Amino acid sequence: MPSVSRDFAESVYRIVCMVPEGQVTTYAQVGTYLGSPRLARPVGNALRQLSRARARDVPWQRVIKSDGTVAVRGDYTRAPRQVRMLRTEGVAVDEKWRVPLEIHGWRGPNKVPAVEAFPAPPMARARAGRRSKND
DNA sequence: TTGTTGACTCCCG
DNA sequence: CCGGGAGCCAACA
Repeated sequence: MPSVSRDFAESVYRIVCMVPEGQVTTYAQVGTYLGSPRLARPVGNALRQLSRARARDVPWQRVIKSDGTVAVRGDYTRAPRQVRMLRTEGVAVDEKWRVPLEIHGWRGPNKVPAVEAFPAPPMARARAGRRSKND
């Protein structure tokens, strides 16, 4: 049962809380703010650990995959709900659960004072999970 | 220490 | 555009 430390989870929630309504970010982007886009998996695990109570304060639905689609792996009940929630906040989600990041992608905590606490640039997605099979 | 697992991401065919 | 596979990370058994 994979999990992440409470500390890590809290830092994830802190960043996710900065994403404004009507916009979305990606697991890799959140990971980037925490140090590396390769933290995408742990970021997902942190959100998975969100307690029901805590979920009321953390806009978890605004975090989607780097390819612009809503994550569904392993949970076919959360995803549909996430899509509904996003649409409710004005995010365009098509029938294939794809969101146009060019339009709704979060540009980063640009107007948040604490922005200086996060070194990595917004869309600076350094390659993650790369490396070819026969490299 | 090794193996597993998961709200991930990339590369390739 | 669509799978299939292989890296990657952290936490646990």
